[in-house]
Amino acid sequence: MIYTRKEDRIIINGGEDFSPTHILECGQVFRFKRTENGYIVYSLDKCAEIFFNEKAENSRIEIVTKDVDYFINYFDLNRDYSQIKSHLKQIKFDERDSSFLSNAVEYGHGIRILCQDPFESTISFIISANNNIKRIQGIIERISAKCGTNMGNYYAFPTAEQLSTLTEEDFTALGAGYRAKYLVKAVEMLKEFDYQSFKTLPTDEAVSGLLKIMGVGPKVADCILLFGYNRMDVFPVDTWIEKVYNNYFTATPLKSRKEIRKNLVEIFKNYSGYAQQYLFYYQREL
DNA sequence: TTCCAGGTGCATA
DNA sequence: TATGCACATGGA
Repeated sequence: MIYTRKEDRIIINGGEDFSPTHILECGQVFRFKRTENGYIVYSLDKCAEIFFNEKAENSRIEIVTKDVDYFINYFDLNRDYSQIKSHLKQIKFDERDSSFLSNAVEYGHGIRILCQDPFESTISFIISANNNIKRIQGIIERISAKCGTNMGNYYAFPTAEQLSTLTEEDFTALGAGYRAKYLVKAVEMLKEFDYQSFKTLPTDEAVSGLLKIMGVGPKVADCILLFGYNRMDVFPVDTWIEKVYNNYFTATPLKSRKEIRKNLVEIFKNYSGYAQQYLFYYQREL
């Protein structure tokens, strides 16, 4: 990725490996909004405004922010996504539709996996369970406005301390549905959580550690590791990936999500997280 | 009205 | 360990 670092902005030349639309609309992140000239994206208490011309492919993209270094890491700008994409296209994935994977990579060519905050990811993906993206965004927005720090033009994502002031009834009133009680218990546990230790833990140990959190099952644990810890050897299997697997990959569908995950990780190995996101985005847009 | 959405907790065998 | 069911909510 060719980018230029300025004091208050990051300038990106060439949009082939960086599409604000692909990155933000592909389902990995919930706190962003469209503006007249692009997007604003929020992470913890920080924000960045992205200016670009959607109609002009490969046009100049500017990311304006007070936290330049944070967002260089957030957007994973030092990684070579061209290499990732060409590697993925060589993998034999699909028994039934041999071009599905390469089509998915072509379609979502500007996706990058964001390096999000583990705590924000955990809370967000607990809310995501059996829910749709539009609603998830609304719930997170209302929770932030309810108890997150007022930053002027927006609210920061609440800290565990701030979230612990909310009751189950509060979460219900904000639209969390039956996940309200999970959130209360999860927040209580996360106040004492050692996030650092998860960075170095082997993946299976990290998964079983995360599964102890109320509201976190196998799929949400994978999402936390993928989006919150930037681990690529996990493959979150949700309803969309299940469709991909059964419709395009195998002639013998209806395997359990656990089996599907195992098969996919064996195929994609350390590229599982990337593959998952291209496939998820493509299937959803079909 | 029914189905579905980035599934999980819990009871049961 | 594996399976089946209940679970809030709102849009299609």
